[in-house]
Amino acid sequence: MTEEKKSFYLIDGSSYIYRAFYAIGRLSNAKGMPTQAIYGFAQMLLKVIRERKPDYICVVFDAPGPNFRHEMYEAYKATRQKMPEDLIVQVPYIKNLVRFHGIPQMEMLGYEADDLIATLAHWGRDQGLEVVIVSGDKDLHQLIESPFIRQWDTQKDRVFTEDEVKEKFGVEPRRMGDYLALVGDSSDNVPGVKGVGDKTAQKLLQQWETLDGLYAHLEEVSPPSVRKKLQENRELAYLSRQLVSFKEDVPLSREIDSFVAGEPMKSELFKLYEELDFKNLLETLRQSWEDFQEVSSNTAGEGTESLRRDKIIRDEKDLFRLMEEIKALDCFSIDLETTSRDPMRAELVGVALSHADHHACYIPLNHSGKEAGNQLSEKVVLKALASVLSGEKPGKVGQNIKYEWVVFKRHGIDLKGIVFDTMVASYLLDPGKHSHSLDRIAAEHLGENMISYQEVTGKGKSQIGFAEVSVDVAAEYACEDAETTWRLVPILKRKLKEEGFEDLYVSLELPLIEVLARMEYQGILVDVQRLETLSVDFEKALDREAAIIYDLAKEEFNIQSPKQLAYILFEKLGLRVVKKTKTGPSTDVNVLEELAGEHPVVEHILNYRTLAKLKGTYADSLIKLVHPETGRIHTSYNQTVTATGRLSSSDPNLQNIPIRTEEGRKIREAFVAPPGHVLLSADYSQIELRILAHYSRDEHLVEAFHAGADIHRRTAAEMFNIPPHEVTPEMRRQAKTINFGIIYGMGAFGLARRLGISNKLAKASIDRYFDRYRGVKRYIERLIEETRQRGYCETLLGRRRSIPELQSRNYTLRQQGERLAINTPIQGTAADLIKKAMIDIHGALEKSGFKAKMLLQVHDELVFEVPMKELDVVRNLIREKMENVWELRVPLKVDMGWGENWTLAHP
DNA sequence: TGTTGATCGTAC
DNA sequence: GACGTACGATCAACAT
Repeated sequence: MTEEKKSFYLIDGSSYIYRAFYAIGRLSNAKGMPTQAIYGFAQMLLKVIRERKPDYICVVFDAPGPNFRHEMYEAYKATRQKMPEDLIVQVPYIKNLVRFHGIPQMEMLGYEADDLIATLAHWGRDQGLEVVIVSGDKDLHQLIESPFIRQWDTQKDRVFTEDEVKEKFGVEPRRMGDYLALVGDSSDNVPGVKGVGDKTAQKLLQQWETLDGLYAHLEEVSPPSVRKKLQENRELAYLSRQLVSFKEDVPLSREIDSFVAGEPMKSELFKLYEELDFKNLLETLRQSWEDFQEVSSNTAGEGTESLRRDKIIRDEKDLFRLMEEIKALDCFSIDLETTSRDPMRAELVGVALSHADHHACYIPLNHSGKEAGNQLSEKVVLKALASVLSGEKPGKVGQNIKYEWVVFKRHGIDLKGIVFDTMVASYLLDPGKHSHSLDRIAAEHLGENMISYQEVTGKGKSQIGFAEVSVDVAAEYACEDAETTWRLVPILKRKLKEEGFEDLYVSLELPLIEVLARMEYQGILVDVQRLETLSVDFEKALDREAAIIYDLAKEEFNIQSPKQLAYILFEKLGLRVVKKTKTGPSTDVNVLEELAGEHPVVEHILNYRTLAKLKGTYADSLIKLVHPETGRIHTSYNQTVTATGRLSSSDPNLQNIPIRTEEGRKIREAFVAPPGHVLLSADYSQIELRILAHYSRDEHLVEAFHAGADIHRRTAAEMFNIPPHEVTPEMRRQAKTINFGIIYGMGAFGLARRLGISNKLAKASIDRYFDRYRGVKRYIERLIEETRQRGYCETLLGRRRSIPELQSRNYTLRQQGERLAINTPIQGTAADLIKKAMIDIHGALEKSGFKAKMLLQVHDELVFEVPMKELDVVRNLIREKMENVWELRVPLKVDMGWGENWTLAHP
């Protein structure tokens, strides 16, 4: 039996960095950072690992700073130092990539990668290893030594042995140095002998063996032209010879075992790929974990205990024992399995609970089919659960536990004592993330891959309801959720604390969960008949408009298709193309309004668009979402979506119900109060500008708010240098646009377009504004600088959003970063304040036993349903809580209105 | 048949 | 390229 030689792979890291950078076209992540070198490097690295499974491996990099080659040759330095800016930023990521894969890496001051590779290759050969140099560079061919040392070019997927080199260059590897000394190497700025190419060099070396041999017989060289070149460039040839030779005196004090690859750091890799937006590598990573887990569970056998111990509760004895156990605890995690993602429609299928790492229980309730076996009745389980759920103690933790709150509420249980929500915690740690789903959080913070919902229920046509899932599979899935949530709590808690988010979390976001849950559960009453009438009216109007449009266009087409519409307008009717989108000419409202005078059809298309929007997005879809039992609409408030800290609303989105046009307000009229009640709307007046005044301490702004002035009128007066009473409506309108523009970081171009004025005039207006409001100017400048330095910006209550864009070398991106840095503290602080007001108001209403209920939040507005009898008192209570929610340098002002529907309630 | 990205429009 | 934050309807292209 012959012993297989162990392999030693030496990866020429520095050359791959360059090759990947130039080989792949521009690639960047969402933040605009260039990533192509990292990507190409990762592909190469994975190829080596997967295809060759090396026993020993090392990635070798050039050390920064000069080495002997620089001293020898000035020009060498010139090209070597010029690494492009876009590549420099990628290098640290590449080194991390290698490190996270558990692969040893080396660089040594005073040496280039080639020197280390030469040293290591010979060292490895002497240790009896089969050495493979992973590189495409031909100067490394010198090291090839069959059968001990080979070279693999992964990009061309070609392996070089002595024979291959000989065939390609006409010289054996050991004479490659002589060959390169003659030919030169433009990529490394090795000069060689000018005028001697590969053919001449091959011929010369075939004849005279080596460079020394050649020069020793220089007189005999023919033709004379070549001889002349060699004569003149003798020094350059020998210099080149030295430049391409390796310095093999690298001090090595490593044991062979230090070149064994370690375990990949899964969660670090996951985070890295995520930051870089390497979608397919993320997928591959997931896949490899799954494969690994399958292999290890298949081979684990009976002797090895599985990681998770799940228990399925099927009888009362176990159930009661579990409840007793839980009662004695400090806290536990809970996760419901149901028939719907909508908590207002969900029926219970099972309950998973966990209070110890890697342990969880599953209580099946309503699994269907006779294979489901014995299940406790929903009634019994709910009753037992109520004993631990409806008290403050023990504390409850969950992933999006608002969902559980609403489902339990519908089943008669008031969930109390919410002490942690992993989704909300993850959000505070990085509100810029696009998902705070449990599987993503687990991947980030635990480096674990979870069973997906789709793996359990299937997808597409063969998808089944959760109740149809077998109890065993359901238990495994649900227990994983519950116990993963449980294990995440201490980790996230520590991170919240480290980042100083404790207060924001405990005093704001956590108490807000129940407030939002109650708002969702309460819902808002809708006059469905009214919506249906509106829908029919809109439909009729749409038909009329469509008929006119088809007539004018002399053709029927899909008006809702931008592509078909563009064809009609710009090709058939020959209208001007005002603006272009990625895919063709734009047909948006600005374009159509500009074209309105040029063809009668345009006006009708605008009408059609408006009507289609009102009918489709509002009337019809709102009707579909009215709850069959409550007759109300129960929106979902999402607490973990926006980058600034605002809430968002969905299914339906009640934060974008029309208000600006009369037609649109008809939709709003369908939101009504029940008999004996009114809808009360309370909105913060100019909250964002007040926050700007607070932060900037701008003299004029602060004074204006203290004086209770009409802020836009005041701005107009400042801008036009006239007394406020002389401000015309047009002036006020312009000032208002500028005021909003400031908050959004608008530039001259945007303002010009918005106001329909020249770029120059817009620029002058903005300059004028900052001249009048010096404090604002100073504030914005300091804010941007601070944000750039810290990498994030902060709201009044300490919420943070990281803004890496400000550190970008890309101008557009940096500009974008400036706008985010300006807008986020303002928008985010407004969000902080109204959230706190919501908590305060809810507490006050509950404490005093009012029947009034908070129903909606629309960023700066709160909508309540108030019994007529309570109106006067509750009105004052709400105003008081909102206006005094926080002490700023300017007063907060609340406008209120009430009436039987939402339109009437608007002040 | 379902998924995804682009376009459009509504709100604050 | 040019104004921040969302959600959702529809279309068109593409994957299954």
